Formats: sequence, C-alpha cells, structure tokens
Amino acid sequence: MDNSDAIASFAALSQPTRLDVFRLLVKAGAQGMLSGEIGERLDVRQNTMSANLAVLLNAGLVRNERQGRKIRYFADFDAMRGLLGFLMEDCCGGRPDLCQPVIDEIACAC
Amino acid sequence: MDNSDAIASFAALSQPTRLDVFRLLVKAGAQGMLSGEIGERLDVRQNTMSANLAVLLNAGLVRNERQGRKIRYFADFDAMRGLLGFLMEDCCGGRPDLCQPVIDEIACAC
DNA sequence: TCCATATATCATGATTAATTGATATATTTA
DNA sequence: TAAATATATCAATTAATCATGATATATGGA
Repeated sequence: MDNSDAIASFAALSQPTRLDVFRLLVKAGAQGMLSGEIGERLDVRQNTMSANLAVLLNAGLVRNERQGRKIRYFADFDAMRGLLGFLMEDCCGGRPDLCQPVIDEIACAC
Repeated sequence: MDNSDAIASFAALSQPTRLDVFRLLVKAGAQGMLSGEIGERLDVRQNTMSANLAVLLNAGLVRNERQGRKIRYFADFDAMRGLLGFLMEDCCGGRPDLCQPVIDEIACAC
C-alpha cells in the first residue's frame, strides 16, 4: 500500500454508487455477489455498473471470479486492511486514548 | 455518519496533498499542527493549502482552533471512527476470520 | 492607526471523472 | 452454429475538481 494505491482506493469510494457497492460486498463477505445482482439491487444500469466495478477492481478494493457467464465480486479484506493501516500509520502521537475508539468502532460483531 | 458524509470524507482523502495532510495530522495526534507548518512541511502554496484544509474541514475529518493569528489543525478521531464504522457496517457476512485482520491492522502501537 | 503576518476567498483556465447509447466480447443453451 | 444472456468497452457530452494569481480578512505589534 503506497500513496497512490491509497489515492485510488479513496477515489473509488468517493462515488455514491461505488460506495454502496463496496458496503454491500462488505456485508456479503465471503459469499460475494454477482455483478447483475448488485446492479439490480442498487438500480444501476448495466454499463454504468460495469464501469464502476472496474474502478473498484482497479483500486484493488474488490476481487472477482467468473462463474459461467456471470461474474461474482467480493470485497477484498486484505486491501481494506492495507488501506486503514496506511491511514492510521503512527497514529495518535502516543496517546492510545485517541486511537482506541477508532479501533473499537470497526471491531464488528461478526 | 450518513452516506453523503462518507462520500465527502473519501473525496477529501482522494487527493494527494489532502491525504498527506490528514496522515500528518494523524501522526501529530492531540498536538495538531499549524496551518503554516503543514504547508511548509509539504511544500504547498498558501492558498492551495488553505483550500485543501477547507475541504478536510468541511468533510469533518479535521478540526481547527485559532491561536492568535495562526490556526492549529487536528485530525478528528471521532470522525475517523464514524467513517470506518460506516464502511465496515455488518461486515464479513458472519465470518470473523475475514474481519479480524482488518481490525488488527489499525491496532496501532501507541 | 499603520504595517506585517497568517489565513481565506474569488475568478479562471485546465484537467479529470461520470453517465449514456451503441456496440463488442464471452459463455451457455438450443 | 445460431440465439440468448451476462458483462465489458468505446466515444461523446456534461459536470466536477484543481491549482493559481490576485485580493480580502483577521490578528498582533510598532
């Protein structure tokens, strides 16, 4: 994870449809979702969805896997890890009380 | 933290100077940094830096505090918390092994 | 009050991104 | 192999963003 990877990731997440897609894939977890399923759920046209998925893919935030003529997309949790780590690098100026709540927040119930 | 707050935050972080600024302020922690200090450190012109700080401020990612004629900026850790929580909401589809490494990554050493 | 310092705002030109209609590619089924 | 389905690519228009020069505002000190 270098600076330009992080820029690409944040740019990818800074668009409403793509943010929705990514959060949907985070929720879906290891099961992922089909491209068509995603487009239907979010009511986004086919080519727009394809373009937006390509941006997420290019940023490394999602992976995909062909299944016949469908394509299944997954949130890439390793990429998430890298991105958040990059953002929080050397955080807090030595004051854990600032940093800890941030960590707690993503300590999801799963 | 709603969808449009998150969009604003990611858009703010998707620009090289602003990402540098934010990471610098994360490192600085509670001490923060003066606007001028930041501009000098990152070698960015005065009005460009001011505009970029305004974007971060508007996104809620940083706070500021006037000190005489200088203005001190701070990373807003509550906003970070909200943003990461929003992104990871209902994560992993019930598989903690996917989520845990993400949490571990930002468990900084401070 | 006048000047210097620190920061913010405004207008503009240049670059970049987003959506869309049309079309192409890949895969499965008949 | 032809048709149908699922997804990707292309070209073009519109819209958003960025850095910059110029200028304005706010604070502190002489």
